[in-house]
Amino acid sequence: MLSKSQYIRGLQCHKSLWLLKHRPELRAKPDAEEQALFDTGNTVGDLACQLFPGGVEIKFDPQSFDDMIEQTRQLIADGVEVIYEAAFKQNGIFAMADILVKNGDVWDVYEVKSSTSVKGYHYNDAAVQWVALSEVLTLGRIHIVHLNNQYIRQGELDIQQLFTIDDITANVLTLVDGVPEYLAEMEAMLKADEPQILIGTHCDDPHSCDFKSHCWQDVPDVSVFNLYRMNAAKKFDLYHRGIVQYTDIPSTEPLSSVQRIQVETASSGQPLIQPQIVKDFVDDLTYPLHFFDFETFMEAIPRFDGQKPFMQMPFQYSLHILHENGELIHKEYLGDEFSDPRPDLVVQMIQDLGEQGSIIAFNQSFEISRIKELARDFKDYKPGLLELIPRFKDLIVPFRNLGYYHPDFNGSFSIKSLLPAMFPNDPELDYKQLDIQNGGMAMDAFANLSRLKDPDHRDTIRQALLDYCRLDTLAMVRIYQSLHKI
DNA sequence: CCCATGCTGTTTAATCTGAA
DNA sequence: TTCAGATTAAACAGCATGGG
Repeated sequence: MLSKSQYIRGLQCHKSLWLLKHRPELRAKPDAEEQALFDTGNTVGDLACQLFPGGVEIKFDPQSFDDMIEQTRQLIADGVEVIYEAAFKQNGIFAMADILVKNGDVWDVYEVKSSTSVKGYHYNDAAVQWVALSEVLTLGRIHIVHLNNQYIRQGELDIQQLFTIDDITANVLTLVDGVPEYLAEMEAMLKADEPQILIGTHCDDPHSCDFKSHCWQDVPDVSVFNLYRMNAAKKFDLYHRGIVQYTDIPSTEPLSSVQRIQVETASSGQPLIQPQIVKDFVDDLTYPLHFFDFETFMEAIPRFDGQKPFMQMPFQYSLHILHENGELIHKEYLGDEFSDPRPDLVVQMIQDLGEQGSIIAFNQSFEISRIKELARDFKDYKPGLLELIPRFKDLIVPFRNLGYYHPDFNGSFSIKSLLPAMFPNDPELDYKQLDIQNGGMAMDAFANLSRLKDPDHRDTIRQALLDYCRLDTLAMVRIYQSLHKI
Protein backbone atom coordinates (compact mmCIF):
# COMPACT_ATOMS: atom_id res chain seq x y z
CA MET A 1 0.00 0.00 0.00
CA LEU A 2 1.51 3.27 -1.12
CA SER A 3 0.75 6.66 0.30
CA LYS A 4 0.05 9.57 -1.98
CA SER A 5 3.40 11.18 -1.22
CA GLN A 6 5.20 7.93 -1.98
CA TYR A 7 3.40 7.68 -5.27
CA ILE A 8 4.43 11.20 -6.18
CA ARG A 9 8.01 10.39 -5.20
CA GLY A 10 7.87 7.27 -7.36
CA LEU A 11 6.70 9.27 -10.34
CA GLN A 12 9.81 11.37 -10.08
CA CYS A 13 12.14 8.39 -9.68
CA HIS A 14 11.40 4.73 -8.98
CA LYS A 15 14.80 4.25 -7.43
CA SER A 16 14.12 6.91 -4.86
CA LEU A 17 10.96 5.11 -3.80
CA TRP A 18 12.75 1.78 -3.70
CA LEU A 19 15.54 3.20 -1.54
CA LEU A 20 13.03 4.78 0.79
CA LYS A 21 11.50 1.40 1.44
CA HIS A 22 14.58 -0.83 1.44
CA ARG A 23 17.49 1.44 2.36
CA PRO A 24 16.05 4.33 4.38
CA GLU A 25 19.35 4.81 6.17
CA LEU A 26 20.82 6.21 2.96
CA ARG A 27 18.46 9.12 3.03
CA ALA A 28 20.24 12.42 3.56
CA LYS A 29 19.65 13.91 6.96
CA PRO A 30 17.09 16.58 6.40
CA ASP A 31 19.01 19.81 6.33
CA ALA A 32 17.72 21.51 9.48
CA GLU A 33 17.87 25.05 8.19
CA GLU A 34 16.46 24.14 4.80
CA GLN A 35 13.68 22.24 6.50
CA ALA A 36 12.70 25.10 8.75
CA LEU A 37 12.98 27.78 6.12
CA PHE A 38 9.82 27.03 4.23
CA ASP A 39 8.01 24.85 6.67
CA THR A 40 4.87 26.92 6.52
CA GLY A 41 2.56 24.21 5.23
CA ASN A 42 0.70 23.69 8.50
CA THR A 43 -0.11 27.32 9.09
CA VAL A 44 -1.26 27.79 5.53
CA GLY A 45 -3.38 24.66 5.69
CA ASP A 46 -5.08 25.73 8.91
CA LEU A 47 -5.88 29.15 7.50
CA ALA A 48 -7.26 27.72 4.28
CA CYS A 49 -9.73 25.66 6.33
CA GLN A 50 -11.34 28.93 7.38
CA LEU A 51 -12.48 29.32 3.78
CA PHE A 52 -14.94 26.52 4.56
CA PRO A 53 -15.78 27.08 8.21
CA GLY A 54 -17.56 24.76 10.58
CA GLY A 55 -15.99 21.53 9.45
CA VAL A 56 -14.53 18.69 11.48
CA GLU A 57 -10.81 17.98 11.46
CA ILE A 58 -9.33 14.48 11.44
CA LYS A 59 -6.28 14.56 13.73
CA PHE A 60 -3.18 13.36 11.95
CA ASP A 61 -1.61 10.37 13.68
CA PRO A 62 1.13 8.54 11.82
CA GLN A 63 0.71 5.59 14.20
CA SER A 64 -2.88 4.84 13.32
CA PHE A 65 -3.94 5.59 9.80
CA ASP A 66 -6.76 3.08 10.20
CA ASP A 67 -8.31 5.16 12.97
CA MET A 68 -8.18 8.25 10.78
CA ILE A 69 -9.84 6.37 7.94
CA GLU A 70 -12.54 5.04 10.26
CA GLN A 71 -13.18 8.52 11.67
CA THR A 72 -13.51 9.87 8.16
CA ARG A 73 -15.97 7.14 7.23
CA GLN A 74 -17.99 7.85 10.34
CA LEU A 75 -18.15 11.59 9.73
CA ILE A 76 -19.38 11.04 6.21
CA ALA A 77 -21.98 8.57 7.45
CA ASP A 78 -23.08 11.09 10.08
CA GLY A 79 -23.78 13.65 7.38
CA VAL A 80 -20.93 16.06 8.19
CA GLU A 81 -20.51 18.34 5.19
CA VAL A 82 -17.02 19.79 5.65
CA ILE A 83 -14.05 17.62 6.64
CA TYR A 84 -10.43 18.67 7.03
CA GLU A 85 -7.62 16.14 6.52
CA ALA A 86 -10.06 13.40 5.54
CA ALA A 87 -8.18 10.10 5.22
CA PHE A 88 -8.79 7.28 2.73
CA LYS A 89 -7.23 3.98 1.88
CA GLN A 90 -8.65 2.95 -1.42
CA ASN A 91 -7.60 1.66 -4.81
CA GLY A 92 -4.23 0.69 -3.44
CA ILE A 93 -3.34 4.11 -2.08
CA PHE A 94 -3.47 5.99 1.19
CA ALA A 95 -4.34 9.65 0.80
CA MET A 96 -5.53 12.58 2.84
CA ALA A 97 -7.67 15.33 1.39
CA ASP A 98 -6.99 18.76 2.87
CA ILE A 99 -10.58 19.93 2.62
CA LEU A 100 -13.66 17.99 1.54
CA VAL A 101 -16.90 19.88 1.01
CA LYS A 102 -20.29 18.33 0.33
CA ASN A 103 -21.89 20.04 -2.63
CA GLY A 104 -25.38 18.65 -3.13
CA ASP A 105 -24.93 14.99 -4.04
CA VAL A 106 -21.22 15.20 -4.71
CA TRP A 107 -18.08 16.09 -2.80
CA ASP A 108 -15.68 18.80 -3.87
CA VAL A 109 -12.00 18.44 -3.01
CA TYR A 110 -9.63 21.26 -2.08
CA GLU A 111 -5.91 20.66 -1.91
CA VAL A 112 -4.03 23.41 -0.10
CA LYS A 113 -0.56 24.38 -1.33
CA SER A 114 1.68 27.09 0.06
CA SER A 115 2.94 28.06 -3.38
CA THR A 116 1.57 31.09 -5.21
CA SER A 117 0.46 29.33 -8.38
CA VAL A 118 -0.61 25.89 -9.58
CA LYS A 119 2.49 23.87 -10.45
CA GLY A 120 2.73 21.00 -12.90
CA TYR A 121 3.30 18.44 -10.18
CA HIS A 122 0.13 19.51 -8.37
CA TYR A 123 -1.89 17.81 -11.10
CA ASN A 124 -0.38 14.40 -10.40
CA ASP A 125 -0.88 14.96 -6.73
CA ALA A 126 -4.55 15.72 -7.28
CA ALA A 127 -4.99 12.83 -9.72
CA VAL A 128 -3.92 10.34 -7.05
CA GLN A 129 -6.23 12.04 -4.63
CA TRP A 130 -9.06 11.64 -7.08
CA VAL A 131 -8.35 7.94 -7.60
CA ALA A 132 -8.17 7.26 -3.86
CA LEU A 133 -11.36 9.11 -3.05
CA SER A 134 -13.57 8.35 -6.01
CA GLU A 135 -14.25 4.76 -4.94
CA VAL A 136 -15.77 5.90 -1.66
CA LEU A 137 -17.31 9.21 -2.66
CA THR A 138 -18.89 10.67 -5.72
CA LEU A 139 -16.60 13.55 -6.55
CA GLY A 140 -17.55 16.83 -8.13
CA ARG A 141 -14.70 19.24 -8.67
CA ILE A 142 -11.12 19.23 -7.44
CA HIS A 143 -9.24 22.45 -6.73
CA ILE A 144 -5.87 23.77 -5.72
CA VAL A 145 -6.04 26.41 -3.01
CA HIS A 146 -2.88 28.47 -3.16
CA LEU A 147 -1.60 31.80 -1.89
CA ASN A 148 -2.31 35.04 -3.67
CA ASN A 149 0.95 36.98 -3.59
CA GLN A 150 -0.82 40.15 -4.77
CA TYR A 151 -2.78 40.38 -1.52
CA ILE A 152 -1.56 43.22 0.65
CA ARG A 153 -2.42 42.85 4.30
CA GLN A 154 -4.23 45.77 5.91
CA GLY A 155 -5.39 45.13 9.46
CA GLU A 156 -6.96 41.72 10.04
CA LEU A 157 -6.05 38.95 7.64
CA ASP A 158 -8.57 38.72 4.83
CA ILE A 159 -8.71 34.98 4.22
CA GLN A 160 -10.72 35.34 1.02
CA GLN A 161 -8.10 37.66 -0.45
CA LEU A 162 -5.17 35.67 0.88
CA PHE A 163 -6.07 32.57 -1.12
CA THR A 164 -6.83 31.84 -4.74
CA ILE A 165 -8.85 28.76 -5.65
CA ASP A 166 -8.16 27.18 -9.04
CA ASP A 167 -10.42 24.46 -10.41
CA ILE A 168 -8.15 21.85 -11.98
CA THR A 169 -10.75 19.14 -12.55
CA ALA A 170 -10.36 19.04 -16.32
CA ASN A 171 -6.60 18.57 -16.10
CA VAL A 172 -6.87 15.97 -13.40
CA LEU A 173 -9.39 13.87 -15.29
CA THR A 174 -6.93 13.45 -18.14
CA LEU A 175 -4.46 11.90 -15.67
CA VAL A 176 -6.61 9.62 -13.51
CA ASP A 177 -6.79 6.77 -16.04
CA GLY A 178 -3.04 6.40 -15.94
CA VAL A 179 -2.80 6.22 -12.16
CA PRO A 180 -3.67 2.50 -11.62
CA GLU A 181 -1.11 1.52 -14.20
CA TYR A 182 1.66 3.54 -12.58
CA LEU A 183 0.59 2.24 -9.22
CA ALA A 184 0.87 -1.40 -10.29
CA GLU A 185 4.24 -0.64 -11.84
CA MET A 186 5.49 0.78 -8.56
CA GLU A 187 4.13 -2.07 -6.45
CA ALA A 188 5.94 -4.55 -8.70
CA MET A 189 9.11 -2.49 -8.69
CA LEU A 190 9.19 -2.41 -4.90
CA LYS A 191 9.14 -6.21 -4.75
CA ALA A 192 12.01 -6.55 -7.21
CA ASP A 193 15.72 -5.70 -6.92
CA GLU A 194 16.97 -2.15 -6.73
CA PRO A 195 16.03 -0.49 -10.02
CA GLN A 196 18.99 0.58 -12.10
CA ILE A 197 18.14 4.18 -12.79
CA LEU A 198 20.94 6.50 -13.82
CA ILE A 199 21.26 9.97 -12.35
CA GLY A 200 19.42 12.56 -14.40
CA THR A 201 17.38 15.72 -14.33
CA HIS A 202 14.84 13.84 -12.20
CA CYS A 203 17.31 14.10 -9.29
CA ASP A 204 16.33 17.74 -8.85
CA ASP A 205 13.15 18.23 -10.84
CA PRO A 206 10.55 18.98 -9.69
CA HIS A 207 12.05 18.38 -6.23
CA SER A 208 15.52 17.70 -4.95
CA CYS A 209 15.81 14.03 -3.98
CA ASP A 210 16.78 12.95 -0.46
CA PHE A 211 18.94 10.17 -1.87
CA LYS A 212 20.97 12.38 -4.14
CA SER A 213 24.14 12.07 -2.08
CA HIS A 214 23.86 8.30 -2.38
CA CYS A 215 23.25 8.16 -6.12
CA TRP A 216 25.81 10.88 -6.81
CA GLN A 217 28.61 9.55 -4.60
CA ASP A 218 30.84 8.72 -7.57
CA VAL A 219 30.51 12.13 -9.18
CA PRO A 220 33.69 14.08 -8.34
CA ASP A 221 33.66 17.57 -6.82
CA VAL A 222 34.97 19.01 -10.05
CA SER A 223 33.03 17.61 -12.97
CA VAL A 224 31.03 18.55 -16.02
CA PHE A 225 28.18 19.31 -13.63
CA ASN A 226 30.05 22.44 -12.58
CA LEU A 227 30.29 23.85 -16.09
CA TYR A 228 28.88 27.35 -15.88
CA ARG A 229 25.42 27.90 -17.38
CA MET A 230 25.34 24.63 -19.21
CA ASN A 231 21.89 23.15 -19.69
CA ALA A 232 21.32 20.30 -17.25
CA ALA A 233 20.22 17.89 -19.99
CA LYS A 234 23.46 18.62 -21.82
CA LYS A 235 25.51 17.94 -18.69
CA PHE A 236 23.83 14.58 -18.24
CA ASP A 237 24.37 13.81 -21.89
CA LEU A 238 28.10 14.41 -21.47
CA TYR A 239 28.19 12.43 -18.24
CA HIS A 240 26.42 9.44 -19.69
CA ARG A 241 28.79 9.48 -22.64
CA GLY A 242 31.57 8.92 -20.09
CA ILE A 243 32.71 12.54 -20.10
CA VAL A 244 32.95 13.30 -16.39
CA GLN A 245 36.17 15.17 -15.67
CA TYR A 246 37.31 18.20 -17.61
CA THR A 247 40.15 16.12 -19.07
CA ASP A 248 37.53 13.85 -20.64
CA ILE A 249 36.03 16.69 -22.69
CA PRO A 250 36.89 16.28 -26.37
CA SER A 251 38.32 19.36 -28.06
CA THR A 252 35.42 19.29 -30.51
CA GLU A 253 32.92 20.02 -27.73
CA PRO A 254 31.68 23.60 -28.01
CA LEU A 255 32.18 25.49 -24.76
CA SER A 256 31.33 29.01 -23.72
CA SER A 257 34.17 31.35 -22.79
CA VAL A 258 33.60 30.84 -19.08
CA GLN A 259 33.44 27.09 -19.48
CA ARG A 260 36.67 27.09 -21.46
CA ILE A 261 38.40 29.10 -18.73
CA GLN A 262 37.09 26.66 -16.13
CA VAL A 263 38.68 23.79 -18.00
CA GLU A 264 41.96 25.60 -18.62
CA THR A 265 42.45 26.92 -15.09
CA ALA A 266 41.56 23.55 -13.62
CA SER A 267 44.36 21.92 -15.57
CA SER A 268 46.94 24.64 -14.86
CA GLY A 269 45.84 25.21 -11.26
CA GLN A 270 46.55 28.89 -11.85
CA PRO A 271 43.99 31.69 -11.66
CA LEU A 272 43.23 33.72 -14.74
CA ILE A 273 43.74 37.48 -14.41
CA GLN A 274 42.71 39.99 -17.06
CA PRO A 275 43.89 43.27 -15.52
CA GLN A 276 42.07 45.55 -17.95
CA ILE A 277 38.68 44.13 -17.02
CA VAL A 278 39.44 44.54 -13.32
CA LYS A 279 40.78 48.04 -13.89
CA ASP A 280 37.67 49.08 -15.83
CA PHE A 281 35.56 48.06 -12.84
CA VAL A 282 37.74 49.62 -10.16
CA ASP A 283 38.17 52.90 -12.07
CA ASP A 284 34.42 53.23 -12.35
CA LEU A 285 34.01 53.49 -8.55
CA THR A 286 33.74 56.72 -6.61
CA TYR A 287 34.95 57.20 -3.03
CA PRO A 288 33.81 56.83 -0.35
CA LEU A 289 32.88 53.26 -1.19
CA HIS A 290 29.75 51.98 0.53
CA PHE A 291 29.73 48.19 0.73
CA PHE A 292 26.10 47.39 1.37
CA ASP A 293 24.07 44.27 2.04
CA PHE A 294 20.46 43.63 3.06
CA GLU A 295 19.08 40.71 4.97
CA THR A 296 15.41 40.02 4.45
CA PHE A 297 12.81 37.66 5.79
CA MET A 298 9.98 36.16 3.85
CA GLU A 299 6.89 34.42 5.11
CA ALA A 300 3.88 32.82 3.50
CA ILE A 301 1.40 34.62 5.73
CA PRO A 302 1.97 38.36 6.07
CA ARG A 303 2.23 39.56 9.67
CA PHE A 304 2.35 43.32 9.11
CA ASP A 305 0.30 45.91 7.27
CA GLY A 306 1.56 46.45 3.76
CA GLN A 307 3.10 42.99 3.57
CA LYS A 308 2.28 40.41 0.86
CA PRO A 309 2.76 36.63 0.94
CA PHE A 310 6.44 35.76 0.37
CA MET A 311 7.39 39.40 0.10
CA GLN A 312 11.05 40.05 0.81
CA MET A 313 11.05 42.19 3.96
CA PRO A 314 14.34 43.94 4.69
CA PHE A 315 15.03 43.80 8.42
CA GLN A 316 18.77 44.33 8.55
CA TYR A 317 21.69 45.78 6.68
CA SER A 318 25.41 46.01 7.06
CA LEU A 319 27.45 48.84 5.62
CA HIS A 320 31.22 49.18 5.43
CA ILE A 321 32.37 52.60 4.28
CA LEU A 322 35.88 52.71 2.85
CA HIS A 323 37.40 56.15 2.45
CA GLU A 324 40.10 57.01 -0.01
CA ASN A 325 42.63 57.39 2.84
CA GLY A 326 41.99 53.78 3.82
CA GLU A 327 39.76 54.50 6.79
CA LEU A 328 37.09 51.83 7.18
CA ILE A 329 33.89 52.49 9.12
CA HIS A 330 31.18 49.98 9.88
CA LYS A 331 27.50 50.83 10.28
CA GLU A 332 24.58 48.48 10.68
CA TYR A 333 20.91 48.21 11.41
CA LEU A 334 18.93 45.33 12.86
CA GLY A 335 15.19 45.79 13.22
CA ASP A 336 13.00 44.92 16.13
CA GLU A 337 11.48 41.48 15.66
CA PHE A 338 8.04 42.37 17.02
CA SER A 339 7.11 45.10 14.57
CA ASP A 340 7.63 45.99 10.94
CA PRO A 341 11.37 46.69 10.78
CA ARG A 342 11.22 48.67 7.57
CA PRO A 343 10.23 52.22 8.63
CA ASP A 344 13.21 52.73 10.95
CA LEU A 345 15.50 50.90 8.56
CA VAL A 346 14.63 53.30 5.74
CA VAL A 347 15.44 56.38 7.82
CA GLN A 348 18.76 55.11 9.10
CA MET A 349 19.74 53.65 5.75
CA ILE A 350 19.31 56.93 3.90
CA GLN A 351 21.33 58.68 6.59
CA ASP A 352 24.11 56.08 6.66
CA LEU A 353 24.52 55.92 2.89
CA GLY A 354 24.94 59.70 2.64
CA GLU A 355 24.91 61.41 -0.71
CA GLN A 356 28.31 60.71 -2.19
CA GLY A 357 30.22 57.67 -3.33
CA SER A 358 29.48 54.35 -4.95
CA ILE A 359 27.23 51.82 -3.27
CA ILE A 360 28.66 48.37 -3.86
CA ALA A 361 26.54 45.28 -3.58
CA PHE A 362 27.11 41.72 -4.63
CA ASN A 363 24.50 40.87 -7.23
CA GLN A 364 23.01 44.35 -6.98
CA SER A 365 19.63 43.52 -8.49
CA PHE A 366 18.56 42.14 -5.14
CA GLU A 367 19.36 45.32 -3.20
CA ILE A 368 17.98 47.58 -5.93
CA SER A 369 14.72 45.65 -6.08
CA ARG A 370 14.28 45.97 -2.33
CA ILE A 371 14.99 49.71 -2.44
CA LYS A 372 12.42 50.18 -5.21
CA GLU A 373 9.86 48.36 -3.10
CA LEU A 374 10.69 50.49 -0.07
CA ALA A 375 10.29 53.60 -2.22
CA ARG A 376 6.90 52.34 -3.34
CA ASP A 377 5.75 51.53 0.19
CA PHE A 378 7.22 54.50 2.07
CA LYS A 379 6.31 57.45 -0.11
CA ASP A 380 7.75 60.03 2.31
CA TYR A 381 11.22 58.71 1.60
CA LYS A 382 10.73 57.89 -2.06
CA PRO A 383 13.08 60.57 -3.50
CA GLY A 384 15.86 59.81 -1.03
CA LEU A 385 15.58 56.09 -1.75
CA LEU A 386 15.46 56.40 -5.52
CA GLU A 387 18.53 58.66 -5.50
CA LEU A 388 20.53 55.75 -4.16
CA ILE A 389 19.94 53.53 -7.17
CA PRO A 390 22.23 55.20 -9.75
CA ARG A 391 25.10 54.99 -7.24
CA PHE A 392 25.05 51.19 -7.27
CA LYS A 393 27.93 49.13 -8.65
CA ASP A 394 27.91 45.36 -8.76
CA LEU A 395 30.95 43.56 -7.34
CA ILE A 396 30.06 40.36 -9.16
CA VAL A 397 30.62 42.00 -12.56
CA PRO A 398 34.45 41.88 -12.83
CA PHE A 399 34.30 38.21 -11.88
CA ARG A 400 31.52 37.28 -14.25
CA ASN A 401 33.42 39.11 -16.97
CA LEU A 402 36.44 36.94 -16.18
CA GLY A 403 38.65 39.73 -14.89
CA TYR A 404 39.66 37.25 -12.22
CA TYR A 405 38.88 33.55 -12.22
CA HIS A 406 40.29 31.09 -9.71
CA PRO A 407 39.91 27.36 -10.41
CA ASP A 408 38.55 26.91 -6.90
CA PHE A 409 35.52 29.00 -7.86
CA ASN A 410 34.49 25.75 -9.53
CA GLY A 411 32.09 27.41 -11.89
CA SER A 412 30.32 29.58 -9.33
CA PHE A 413 30.52 33.35 -8.91
CA SER A 414 28.59 33.51 -5.66
CA ILE A 415 30.29 35.34 -2.82
CA LYS A 416 30.37 32.13 -0.80
CA SER A 417 32.38 30.53 -3.63
CA LEU A 418 34.73 33.46 -4.19
CA LEU A 419 35.73 34.00 -0.60
CA PRO A 420 37.36 30.68 0.35
CA ALA A 421 39.10 30.55 -3.03
CA MET A 422 40.55 34.05 -2.73
CA PHE A 423 41.26 33.97 1.04
CA PRO A 424 41.90 30.39 2.06
CA ASN A 425 42.67 29.85 5.75
CA ASP A 426 41.68 33.38 6.70
CA PRO A 427 39.72 32.96 9.94
CA GLU A 428 38.43 36.52 9.70
CA LEU A 429 36.53 35.60 6.54
CA ASP A 430 35.36 32.11 7.42
CA TYR A 431 31.60 31.74 7.41
CA LYS A 432 31.91 28.30 8.96
CA GLN A 433 32.91 29.97 12.23
CA LEU A 434 29.51 31.61 12.43
CA ASP A 435 26.22 30.42 13.85
CA ILE A 436 24.43 31.89 10.86
CA GLN A 437 26.23 31.05 7.63
CA ASN A 438 24.00 32.17 4.79
CA GLY A 439 21.07 34.36 3.86
CA GLY A 440 18.59 31.53 4.19
CA MET A 441 19.58 30.94 7.80
CA ALA A 442 19.41 34.65 8.53
CA MET A 443 15.99 34.83 6.98
CA ASP A 444 14.73 31.94 9.06
CA ALA A 445 16.36 33.15 12.26
CA PHE A 446 14.67 36.53 12.09
CA ALA A 447 11.28 35.23 10.98
CA ASN A 448 11.21 32.99 14.05
CA LEU A 449 12.82 35.42 16.48
CA SER A 450 9.56 36.89 17.71
CA ARG A 451 8.32 33.44 18.75
CA LEU A 452 11.20 32.82 21.15
CA LYS A 453 10.26 33.37 24.77
CA ASP A 454 13.70 33.74 26.31
CA PRO A 455 15.12 37.27 25.82
CA ASP A 456 18.68 36.04 26.29
CA HIS A 457 18.17 33.52 23.54
CA ARG A 458 16.80 36.26 21.29
CA ASP A 459 19.85 38.42 22.04
CA THR A 460 22.19 35.57 21.14
CA ILE A 461 20.47 35.16 17.79
CA ARG A 462 20.43 38.89 17.15
CA GLN A 463 24.17 38.96 17.77
CA ALA A 464 24.63 36.05 15.34
CA LEU A 465 22.68 38.00 12.73
CA LEU A 466 24.89 41.05 13.22
CA ASP A 467 28.02 38.92 12.95
CA TYR A 468 26.83 37.29 9.76
CA CYS A 469 25.74 40.40 7.92
CA ARG A 470 28.90 42.25 8.97
CA LEU A 471 31.00 39.49 7.47
CA ASP A 472 29.14 39.74 4.17
CA THR A 473 30.13 43.37 3.68
CA LEU A 474 33.61 42.87 5.14
CA ALA A 475 34.09 40.12 2.58
CA MET A 476 33.17 42.58 -0.14
CA VAL A 477 35.74 45.07 1.20
CA ARG A 478 38.48 42.44 1.13
CA ILE A 479 37.50 41.31 -2.35
CA TYR A 480 37.56 44.89 -3.57
CA GLN A 481 40.97 45.49 -1.98
CA SER A 482 42.43 42.46 -3.68
CA LEU A 483 41.01 43.57 -7.02
CA HIS A 484 42.46 47.01 -6.43
CA LYS A 485 45.94 45.51 -6.08
CA ILE A 486 45.75 43.88 -9.51
C1' DC B 1 9.53 29.27 -2.25
C1' DC B 2 10.12 33.97 -4.93
C1' DC B 3 11.96 37.10 -8.26
C1' DA B 4 15.26 39.76 -11.35
C1' DT B 5 18.70 39.18 -14.61
C1' DG B 6 21.26 37.57 -18.29
C1' DC B 7 22.76 33.72 -21.09
C1' DT B 8 21.51 30.13 -24.57
C1' DG B 9 19.13 27.97 -27.94
C1' DT B 10 15.31 28.40 -31.11
C1' DT B 11 12.05 30.58 -33.85
C1' DT B 12 10.73 34.36 -36.75
C1' DA B 13 11.68 38.37 -39.49
C1' DA B 14 14.62 40.86 -42.36
C1' DT B 15 18.11 41.24 -45.50
C1' DC B 16 21.22 39.71 -48.94
C1' DT B 17 22.62 36.96 -52.94
C1' DG B 18 22.67 34.92 -57.39
C1' DA B 19 20.40 32.94 -61.25
C1' DA B 20 16.60 33.29 -64.47
C1' DT C 1 13.02 42.73 -61.86
C1' DT C 2 11.84 38.75 -59.45
C1' DC C 3 12.07 35.24 -56.17
C1' DA C 4 13.84 30.99 -53.96
C1' DG C 5 17.27 29.98 -50.95
C1' DA C 6 20.77 31.32 -47.89
C1' DT C 7 22.42 34.25 -44.35
C1' DT C 8 21.96 37.50 -40.58
C1' DA C 9 19.44 39.96 -37.17
C1' DA C 10 16.01 40.49 -33.95
C1' DA C 11 12.63 38.64 -30.88
C1' DC C 12 11.19 35.21 -27.78
C1' DA C 13 11.09 31.53 -24.44
C1' DG C 14 13.24 28.73 -21.11
C1' DC C 15 16.79 27.86 -18.03
C1' DA C 16 20.51 28.77 -14.85
C1' DT C 17 22.25 31.72 -11.41
C1' DG C 18 22.40 35.07 -8.01
C1' DG C 19 20.37 37.15 -3.89
C1' DG C 20 17.41 36.40 0.47
